Amino acid sequence: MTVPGKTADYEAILRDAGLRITKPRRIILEILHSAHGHPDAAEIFERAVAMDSRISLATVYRTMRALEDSGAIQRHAFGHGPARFEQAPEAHHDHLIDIDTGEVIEFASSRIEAIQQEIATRLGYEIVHHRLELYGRRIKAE
Amino acid sequence: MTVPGKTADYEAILRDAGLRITKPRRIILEILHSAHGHPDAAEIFERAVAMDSRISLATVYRTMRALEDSGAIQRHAFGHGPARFEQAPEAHHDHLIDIDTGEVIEFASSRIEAIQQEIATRLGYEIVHHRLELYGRRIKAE
DNA sequence: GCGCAAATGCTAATCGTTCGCAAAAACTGC
DNA sequence: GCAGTTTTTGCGAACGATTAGCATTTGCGC
Repeated sequence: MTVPGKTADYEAILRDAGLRITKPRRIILEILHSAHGHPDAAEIFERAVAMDSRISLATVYRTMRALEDSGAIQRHAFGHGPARFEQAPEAHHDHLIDIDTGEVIEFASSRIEAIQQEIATRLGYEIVHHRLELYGRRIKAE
Repeated sequence: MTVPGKTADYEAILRDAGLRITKPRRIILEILHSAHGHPDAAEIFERAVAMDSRISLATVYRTMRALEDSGAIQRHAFGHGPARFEQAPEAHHDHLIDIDTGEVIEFASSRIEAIQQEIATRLGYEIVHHRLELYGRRIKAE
């Protein structure tokens, strides 16, 4: 489903963000790119150490913040617990969180996006980004 | 704009939540009820101390969690920074956050709510609650 | 390669939040 | 209104997540 990772991609992302291309950053971007879920910093750190044992947790956090500032990744705070990250998607999508299992399902709705635009405009704002989270429970099929 | 606070209201909220009616809790509920913005725990604590100097920060946190669990208040994590709280509104509403000033504007859209329902149903879920945040920048009127 | 700014790895510090426990306050049945 | 039981409180210490400080290493333009 995800595009196979190419080193060049990560370099472009970093360059666009005005950041130097370093080994830790390439590794972190690769992890984010190939990650299926929405990992938190500790998980990213763990996987990063597996690829290069010299990487530090501080670098993970610094990189996450730099990439977040540049818009390359998104940070989420689902419920309580640590922040979780995902690579900024081409097409925006939102999240449905299963409150029993914690599973995160992605979805998109252009209709909702359109209404958001409308509301923001009416309030005198332009939307820079947004976040929609549905917290739900699986309906038993019986 | 807000209904004048009546002690009896808070007692009902606490009773419904299965909590004992104590002075700190009454004070905290009163603060939340009369608060205009979306205060964080430190702000609530500060105002609470002004009303009763013996209240502790731990009690604020404990009360917030208890009330959140019972659904009497809502907790938000706008951007980075500490969690912010508001009394659970009668009618659900969402938030538009001014990314320059941090100002939070409330709005509601039944159309969006309806689409959310539809999406959740299609995915096999029932929505327990949701959160929609627009992060925007004021459009200059020129 | 050389030099300098930027990034890293440590570790210590900070922030927000929760915990443990003894003392105090609320509810209960009398 | 009182004794007993349970919950809540206040305090401070502990915790988890995140950031800061600083010496060392690295990336990158020349």
